[in-house]
Amino acid sequence: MASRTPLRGARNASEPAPRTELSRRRILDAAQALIEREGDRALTFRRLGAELGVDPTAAYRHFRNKDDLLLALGDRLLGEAIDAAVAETPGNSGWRERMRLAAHSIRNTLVRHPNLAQLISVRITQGEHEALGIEATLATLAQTGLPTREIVAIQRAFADTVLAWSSFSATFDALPAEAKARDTAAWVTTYRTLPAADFPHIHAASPYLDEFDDAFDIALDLMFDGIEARIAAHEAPKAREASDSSNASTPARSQETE
Amino acid sequence: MASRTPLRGARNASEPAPRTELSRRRILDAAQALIEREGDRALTFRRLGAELGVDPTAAYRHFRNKDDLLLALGDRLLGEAIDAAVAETPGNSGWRERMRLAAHSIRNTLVRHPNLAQLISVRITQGEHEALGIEATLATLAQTGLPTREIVAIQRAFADTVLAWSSFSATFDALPAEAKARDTAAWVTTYRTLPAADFPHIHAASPYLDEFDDAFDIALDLMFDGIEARIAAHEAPKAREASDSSNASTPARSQETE
DNA sequence: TCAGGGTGTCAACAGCGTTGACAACGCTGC
DNA sequence: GCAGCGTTGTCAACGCTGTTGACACCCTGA
Repeated sequence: MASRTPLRGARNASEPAPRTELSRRRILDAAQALIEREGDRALTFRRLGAELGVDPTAAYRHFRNKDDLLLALGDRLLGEAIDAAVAETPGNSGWRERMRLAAHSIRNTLVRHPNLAQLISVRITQGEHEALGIEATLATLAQTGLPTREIVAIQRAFADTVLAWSSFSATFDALPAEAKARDTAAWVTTYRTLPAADFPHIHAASPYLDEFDDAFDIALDLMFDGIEARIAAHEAPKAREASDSSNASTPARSQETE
Repeated sequence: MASRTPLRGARNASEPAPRTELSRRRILDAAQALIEREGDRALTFRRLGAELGVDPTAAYRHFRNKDDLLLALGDRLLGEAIDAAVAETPGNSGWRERMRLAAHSIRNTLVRHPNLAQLISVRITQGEHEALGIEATLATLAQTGLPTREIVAIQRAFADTVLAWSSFSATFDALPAEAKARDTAAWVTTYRTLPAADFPHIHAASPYLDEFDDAFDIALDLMFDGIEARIAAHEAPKAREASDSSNASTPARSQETE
């Protein structure tokens, strides 16, 4: 509707002839607006062309194919997520709180763009934003005093877990409302009524089954507790050589020094 | 090709008239075979019809639409994954090893069916297989001696984390080989060459960056360490009331008794 | 025997990603 | 100034997709 339809030789002399109407930037803006407004399913070349007032195939001059376009979109979104995480995290908090906030910030951003989330989460963009995010995480983890190699391992596990969970949450959140409600209610309806004889543990657990509607925080807390256990195990030999005799339940793993 | 093309009234009297050629069962078998053989992209109604020697739209008599068919396929696959996990886990091992094996078993099954994985992982099937899996996990966790409510929380976090990671791994594994290789190499090429002045922590970490190609085990170990820390914290008050004075680094959370 | 419901067939629709030929335009070297 | 060239937008078309409605067949139950 906003296009100057035929325009053949009928150029209006007052306009300075906008030769390059399109650009990767403009196309990405339009694509993002389209997704934001009508959902990820609406992102087609034909819809994109209409949004830009341009022929649907014009975008092929700037992106090799749809995957190329999606990847560029993902790059931009991942940058936004990491920037938000870095910006929202207060500088004076401990590593645990900082990482918790960063994890939630990234997940929130990805949940806002469900279909893109799974495409992005799995790719390594090699962009500047990503490097900044890794640098910030490593810096935060350096507070723990753990050896560098172990910190790198933890960073990888943490980052991938957050991305996996973000994509997971985004997919669930994008389910049709009906399916989502049915799945959530299943904990109450289905599992609470299973025969106690065949499922004794589920039966014993039934009073608590529907208490935990978002396990993300629990999973994060478990990982953080694991990190703290490693810190304790790492600091213990420094404080005193051998104090306790019971070593059966020390949570330290045996693979970190080789 | 395999269809008895026109057949009008020309029925062969020796055949007992296979009235009901199709069934949900047969269609699902064919769909699974198709995916197994040619990948998830090949699952279209037209291909499915050819596979069954039947008109493409015949499947619509048994499934409302493609999503309905995919969901049924997912239900079956999730059952397969949980069954495999239960079967592969030796009965005489401790909770940590049992849960590690179960996690890997489920992930392996889902990685074998990448496109279905993300559809399945997020849905609660409410089927028998799922209940058996939950029951088995709760039974395993009961070994830890933790209070039931905490065990339920851990089960939820563990199950969802495994599903999220499985879908994550499946999506990555399904990437075109070229993209996968490029992403994996990024740790060496991109991050190792970042300026040390701007990225001091990445620079310090660079010797270890490419050592961890699969962070799933690290993430699992972190969670398991967290569980062990909670076990230790739960057992400590029983053994001795107050022995140590340094309580600054105890990994116990404060939310489990209320 | 005959109505009815379930099942497979067929033609068609709208929409998708993608391609190739073509036309308009700006830039560069003479 | 202008010819040539590369870039960009246009247009028509291809082959594919999921899905629908009318139709024909056949088994079952009354």
